[in-house]
Amino acid sequence: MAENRRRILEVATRLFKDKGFDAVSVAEVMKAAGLTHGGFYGHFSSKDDLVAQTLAHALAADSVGEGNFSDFVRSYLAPRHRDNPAGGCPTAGLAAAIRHQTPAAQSAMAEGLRAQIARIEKALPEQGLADKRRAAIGSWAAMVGAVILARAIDDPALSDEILEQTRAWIDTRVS
Amino acid sequence: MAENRRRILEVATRLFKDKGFDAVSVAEVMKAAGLTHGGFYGHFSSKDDLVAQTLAHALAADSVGEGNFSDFVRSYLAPRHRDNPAGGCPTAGLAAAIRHQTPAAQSAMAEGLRAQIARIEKALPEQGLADKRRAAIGSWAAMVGAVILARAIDDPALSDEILEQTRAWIDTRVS
DNA sequence: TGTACATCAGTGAACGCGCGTTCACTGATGTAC
DNA sequence: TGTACATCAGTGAACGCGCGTTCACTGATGTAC
Repeated sequence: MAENRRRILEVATRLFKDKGFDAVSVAEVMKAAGLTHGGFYGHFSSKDDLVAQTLAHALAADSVGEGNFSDFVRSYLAPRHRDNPAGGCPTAGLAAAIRHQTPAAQSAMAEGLRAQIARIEKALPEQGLADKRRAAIGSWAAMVGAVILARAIDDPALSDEILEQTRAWIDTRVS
Repeated sequence: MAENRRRILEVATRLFKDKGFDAVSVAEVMKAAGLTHGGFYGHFSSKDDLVAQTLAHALAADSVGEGNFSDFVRSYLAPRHRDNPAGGCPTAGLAAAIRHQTPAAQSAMAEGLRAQIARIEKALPEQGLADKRRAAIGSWAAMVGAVILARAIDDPALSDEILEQTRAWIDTRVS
């Protein structure tokens, strides 16, 4: 049963990131996990509960950002990441929708955001930054915003430019 | 009839920004405009059509960003703006959801984004910036990202800090 | 000026559909003897 | 080793509900004579 629960959270993470909370039904998640929809309530008390637990699971598993900071920014602001929401960053894919979810989901997001800021602070180069926390928060906001904007438009040239200019803007100020 | 159509777009803009495209029904929009739901299809061909036209309307009306750039950043990254999605920036409120909408909506977003980047380029201070377009795109991504993150969490102190640190990060590099 | 009629924006009941959720049931598993 | 039974994760039909959309109708407006 624990194994099935883990698989439900895994497929829910991908589906929610890909299509959004509202567009994914409980039955769709269960089918993707190889089960039928009726058994869902043996694992979770409601769809809202699944959303909150999936968020906590996805943000905890997201160890992205450790290692060289410039490399992290480059891979984050890459067309490959923009074009793969299902496998990409849960913050970029889900953050804007959390405002409409339960307090439990918002709390999971706050915890995930704290952890991500701390990770970036650690990854920032040692010297040349008066305020690491400021640089961590500013960079992360720009990265998340750029991916969201790049995904929202149907003009590939402008979308590429958003990613590349944001990457350069962050990079020249932080490394 | 043109007057009613304008009012429908007006109330739809506020409702969509406040609650999201999916959570607002056609009947709710029409009721807020003082009409009944049946008449909706005399004005729009579908809810998708309303979404696309509302986006174009909202982004065109959004002349935010003209004037002093630092003042614009300060008011954009203010708690008052974060706490008022219904009356606030349509990009911060809707951009992330546009990925799941029709090509017409994505096209309206691309057009709105182009206009916003151009506005910011104009508003940036004359001297001291090697690449105005890069600063405009980087700043805008950070502003949109910061408001989205600040709205997604239930920790007021961290939310305030996201706004303020992002403001300072942009400000010290652009003015 | 007054009457008959065409127009058409708006009304509201009704539709089919998919959703979240419930619940009586199944059938594999493991324990008791 | 073999049989009876308890457990309980998972099944699938069914529910009530709200949604987007349709459509026959209404009633105010303005034109024709």
